Amino acid sequence: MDMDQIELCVVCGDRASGRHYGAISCEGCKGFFKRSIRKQLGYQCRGNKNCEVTKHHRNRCQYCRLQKCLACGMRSDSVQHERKPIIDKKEFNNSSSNFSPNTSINKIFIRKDLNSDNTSFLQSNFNPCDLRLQFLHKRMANSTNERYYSLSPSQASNDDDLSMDSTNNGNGDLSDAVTVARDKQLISKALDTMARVQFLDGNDLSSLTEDRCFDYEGPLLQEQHVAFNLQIPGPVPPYLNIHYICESGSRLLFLSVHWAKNIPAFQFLSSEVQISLLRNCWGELFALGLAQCSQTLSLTTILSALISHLHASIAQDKMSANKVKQVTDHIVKLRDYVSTMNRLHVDEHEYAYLKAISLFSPDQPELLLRKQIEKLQEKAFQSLKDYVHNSFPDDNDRFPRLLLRLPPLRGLDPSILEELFFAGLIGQVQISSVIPYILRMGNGMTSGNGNRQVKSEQLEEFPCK
Amino acid sequence: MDMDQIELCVVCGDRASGRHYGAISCEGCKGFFKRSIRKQLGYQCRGNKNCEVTKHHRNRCQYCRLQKCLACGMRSDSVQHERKPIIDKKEFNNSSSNFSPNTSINKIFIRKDLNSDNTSFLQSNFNPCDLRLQFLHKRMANSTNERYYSLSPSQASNDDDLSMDSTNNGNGDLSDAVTVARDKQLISKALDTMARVQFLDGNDLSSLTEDRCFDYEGPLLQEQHVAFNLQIPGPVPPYLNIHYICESGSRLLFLSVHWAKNIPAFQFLSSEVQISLLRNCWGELFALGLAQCSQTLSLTTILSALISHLHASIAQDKMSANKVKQVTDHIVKLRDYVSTMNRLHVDEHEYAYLKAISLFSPDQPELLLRKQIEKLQEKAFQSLKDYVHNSFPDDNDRFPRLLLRLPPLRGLDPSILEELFFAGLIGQVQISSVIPYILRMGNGMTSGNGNRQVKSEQLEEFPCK
DNA sequence: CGACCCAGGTCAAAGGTCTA
DNA sequence: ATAGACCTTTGACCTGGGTC
Repeated sequence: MDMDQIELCVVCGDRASGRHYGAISCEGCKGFFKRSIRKQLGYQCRGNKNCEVTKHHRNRCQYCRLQKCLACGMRSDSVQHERKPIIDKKEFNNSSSNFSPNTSINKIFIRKDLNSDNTSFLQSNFNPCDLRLQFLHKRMANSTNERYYSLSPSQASNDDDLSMDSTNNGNGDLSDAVTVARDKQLISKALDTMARVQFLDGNDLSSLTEDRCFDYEGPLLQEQHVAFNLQIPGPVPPYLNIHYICESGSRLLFLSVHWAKNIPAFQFLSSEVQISLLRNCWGELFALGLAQCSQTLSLTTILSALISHLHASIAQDKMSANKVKQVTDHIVKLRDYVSTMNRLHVDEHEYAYLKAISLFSPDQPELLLRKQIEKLQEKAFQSLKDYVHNSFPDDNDRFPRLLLRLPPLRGLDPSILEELFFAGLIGQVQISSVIPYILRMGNGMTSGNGNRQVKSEQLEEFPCK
Repeated sequence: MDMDQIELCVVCGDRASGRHYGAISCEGCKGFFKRSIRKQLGYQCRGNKNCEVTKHHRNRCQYCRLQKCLACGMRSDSVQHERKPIIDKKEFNNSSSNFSPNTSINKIFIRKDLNSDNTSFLQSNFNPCDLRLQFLHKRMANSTNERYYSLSPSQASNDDDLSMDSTNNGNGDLSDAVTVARDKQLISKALDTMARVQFLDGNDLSSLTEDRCFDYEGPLLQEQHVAFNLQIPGPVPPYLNIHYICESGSRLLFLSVHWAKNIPAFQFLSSEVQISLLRNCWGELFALGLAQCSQTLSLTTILSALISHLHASIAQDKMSANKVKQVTDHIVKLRDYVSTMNRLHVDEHEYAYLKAISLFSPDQPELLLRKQIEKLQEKAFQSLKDYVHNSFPDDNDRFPRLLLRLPPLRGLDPSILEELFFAGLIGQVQISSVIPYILRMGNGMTSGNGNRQVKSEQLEEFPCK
């Protein structure tokens, strides 16, 4: 009767004392989890990794207990740093003598990313005149800041993606402490992930979060979600400069994100899910956008310009040979991809559906609402199928041919796209970390997303110096 | 008064170390009580059950000591369970036979699994008993040699793929001169590529090499090309070791390559093209194979084993945080991929066609005969479509659903697959450089590729030491 | 304001190890 | 194998900042 009121620890079934680190749990599991995360070191299971974790047996196997904590939703990044070090002033001053806590990281990052002499082969001295670029610029500074300093739970959802790509290994400037903190966090995230692999069978993927799975009714895309009108920065200059490329790139990125944002089914998703979908697929949307707008953008010219910059970088020995190869390959892949799409004469409806399929991709590790996303993806390919059958009744193979244009998109490395299309003006960017901000922005920032009157408003609102 | 400051054991009068099991007592009585209760066994008094229990005599009679402990207020229910998991005794005895019974299990584990100090987190000291592994091993030595020393143009086509993945930065061993030479070659290849991008419009991709484009007639796959029978190394050991994983991995790899090699349309291609197709897609074939044979392979167990090795590596600080994240993500991706395929109940025909689509992928930069490959890919998806329509006439969405299982395959990084499934036994491998050799080999090396009698022959031919 | 939540912390009393 | 000195881990209970 009223006994049921007492909540039980989801880990071991003992009496819970509240929610700790994200899971209703008892004092024991709370303390155990905290100590485990703090000490960082892994445990070993001497059994089969399926030891029982109950009130009575919970101390038999630390490994399995920790795994279960994680599997039950305890988040290692909710464990804070030890508050112990009541270090005396002398020590403190020694250890951090160079950095005042408020300013240092910012400076380090700016120094590293924005006027570096190594990272980006596209670096130039242009001042971003376009608001979008300024925005990205600022966002980058802030978000890196946040990412490294804030360990508080309120920020946790934004800190999700700490993955530094293997291409930016430039930790050189970071203080050791910051690097170590980041690494610890990366590792503890990985441990979380592993725990889930161990305890949840792949077939139960959905079991955790699928409770509130609702269906979106009605057509996935309506006529107004098909248009994708990219405004280019101006007349194409006869000799392209980097500014033009980055400007176009950022317009395309913003347009793509806002295109997604306008889809009703997308709007139904929580912002957390929206963000993870877009982080996962922005590169694909971007490449599809490049193909779709290759005429408008004069993509051939852009690629040539990128190649001559690459040439220059090689001449100046600014890049490693491996990187040269990577970048070259990507340029070729992009070129080939775009030309294949052009030969297929993919129309804007088809592009829209392809983008939708790519957007609603359930193939990412920690996705919430996976079932729902799967359904949306099915709806997307259904719609594409119907559209193709109606519009090209004679070409039976068009539909599968279009679907087969999706795999090569995954072969494009987002970090190289960043390098090619964004780094030139605003330094090393991690698009995945600006996506939340772009999503939160009004649509005005995007030039012409299909509505007629947007353009003039936007010019008023965001004058370009 | 001040005498009371030192508390005495109420049982024997020795110096107490605190309250234990309900009575102020010394370490000795505490330990004795714990052992007595745990071991359940009764003691016998050889006297009159009134033996003196003092600091000096307490060890004379266990019976009376235990009685006094209880009489003084020690409570047997304060003694907890042993904090060790219950473990299969046979296993336990076997695995720890070399160690004194006191040695902690922890140490055994560390000694056995973790004693490597080099690159791969899976490295072990097993001697590859299987011929395939020895072969790979040797091949690696040779091929790396070749790759770094031969700069002659005649080798260039085989050395196409020099890309060192950003994950294997292990240039440590190379002398500077060799590194420089390799870099120069990489860069000049890249320059060539760029030149082609500049001079050929994407629409003329085919113009260079498509002169002798011939069509392959007849069905792409016949019944005998569908079977894919993986022989596993033996009964799955209850506790997986790295040897088992690598052994299985190499069998799967060989089987996949030979599967491709047996396809008539594939045989029509020049060996150069065969090699580049397989280099491009071996990871996808491998992953599809993992999914297809996940039961036989006990893939879940394999992944768990990989995870615990990863755990161990983390504990020993052997991997960078970024790598930990990469590897973890890959394990999750594999798990998810396989579980999705299982849920779809993909049958062996479908697997065969999916593999064919992946094999005949025209989406790679420097591919010769691209047109021809495109045609073969079309044939493959045609066949899949027909097969699905005939076999699952009610499920209209099965075909597109299957096609959508292809993009996530591209998200798997071959270098991580190498790390996971091959590095453990044979060190850092680049599968792409052994592929030519596997192709050149007879089929005998592959265990059971669909024919009944192969197995015994093979056992004769390649005895396993 | 004050109740509540959930971080952090403490330390008695469990546990375990390992040599004699 | 047992004893017991010595060390680690557990978890009940407490503090404090933040929020409603």
